[in-house]
Amino acid sequence: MGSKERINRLKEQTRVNILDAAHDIVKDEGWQALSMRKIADKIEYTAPIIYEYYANKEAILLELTKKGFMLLACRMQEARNKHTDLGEQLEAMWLAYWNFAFEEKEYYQLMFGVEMNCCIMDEILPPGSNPFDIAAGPIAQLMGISDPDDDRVCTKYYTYWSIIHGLISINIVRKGTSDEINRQILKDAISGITRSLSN
Amino acid sequence: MGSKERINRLKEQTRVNILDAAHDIVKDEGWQALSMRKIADKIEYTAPIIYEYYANKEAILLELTKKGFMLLACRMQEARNKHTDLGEQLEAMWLAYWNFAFEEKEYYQLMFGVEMNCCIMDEILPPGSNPFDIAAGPIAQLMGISDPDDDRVCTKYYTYWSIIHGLISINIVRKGTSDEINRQILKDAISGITRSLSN
DNA sequence: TTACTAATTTTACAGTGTTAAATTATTTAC
DNA sequence: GTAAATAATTTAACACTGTAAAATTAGTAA
Repeated sequence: MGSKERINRLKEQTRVNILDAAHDIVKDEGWQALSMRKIADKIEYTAPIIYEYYANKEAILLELTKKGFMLLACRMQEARNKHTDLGEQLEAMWLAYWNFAFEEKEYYQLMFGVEMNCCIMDEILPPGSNPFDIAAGPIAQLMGISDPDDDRVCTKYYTYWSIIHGLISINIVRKGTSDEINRQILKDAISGITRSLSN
Repeated sequence: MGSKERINRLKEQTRVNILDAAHDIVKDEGWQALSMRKIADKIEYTAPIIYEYYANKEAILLELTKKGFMLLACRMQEARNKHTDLGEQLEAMWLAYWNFAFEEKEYYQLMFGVEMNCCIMDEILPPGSNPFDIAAGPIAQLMGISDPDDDRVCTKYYTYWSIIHGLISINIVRKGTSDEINRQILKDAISGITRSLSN
């Protein structure tokens, strides 16, 4: 009666095979190309058996999200444990986070939904209509730089943009966080960066 | 022969009607629910005529993205023109950006792809596995606060997270920006926030 | 009224996620 | 070993999706 266990092991195996197949497809063709039938093809079954293992497509995505968060947690803890100084711990952790986002890009996209259609916008939009063109002027002036396309201006612009876009992302998703706190973070961050421009 | 013009005007009208219908559907049911047939229903036509006005669904999305960027540009310029002081200009502009993201949430989601599946994660993930749990400890210690769930710790955590997530988002999308510059921004930002913890 | 052109719809195709029924394979009981 | 019962897997089907070609209707010009 050990066959029962062997079969259970096999079932557990196809459970992870499904996840792996999904991950592979996404790595090759992107999230949009992921379909139940493609997963089935990859694990050499037909589509309906997937529903024996996962309730639906969303459940698969959720499982992958979970896996992604666990992986990220590992990397961050690993990085933290390499240092004793608190400041160094923080820097190492955030660097690990950063690296995870690019090394496991597919996971990060799933976890935080980074797709964006703003890539080609620069060419399509009328000149002066994208946020950069509008903000770069004042930033350059404050820095005492004449050319708004100077790298130092770009850097500062992206610093602004990052924190604001990041905050917005959190807020659109995690509606829990109090609006008052966020406005405070935003104002602090903006004035902080703005102050740093004059140095 | 003025009927030619009237007809052209009508055609132009249904062109915007299509865009408006799409926007309405998204506002009611989200981006995922947007379909050609639903748009057609709303403008009281059948689906194929939409292709007389837009090449495909993506073209509609692109047009809406464009519209979103123009709207954002207006709001930012409006805000800037209300001030003469450069610092105030910047703050007003970014605040306008912030407000746009929430007032025109659908546009912002389309422009910057903020969907995210990390909402429910807190409950599903094993305790201590999400980035907050990992980072909050050192942050609290550095701030001399014993409770990692203290609001002040949260605020600082989100400041970190915002800028890092924002930077990653840009980098995943705009592969143009040099990696060296970004690492510099990241390190600067992290050490800047870290320094501010001790105050 | 007839011929032609433009506008619109019907039909169709290939794809999606998902469910129910039919089929095949495997295990159990005799 | 054969028959019955159960599990594993597939086929068929449904309601969608975006999109293209063909058929139809409406409107204009001769």
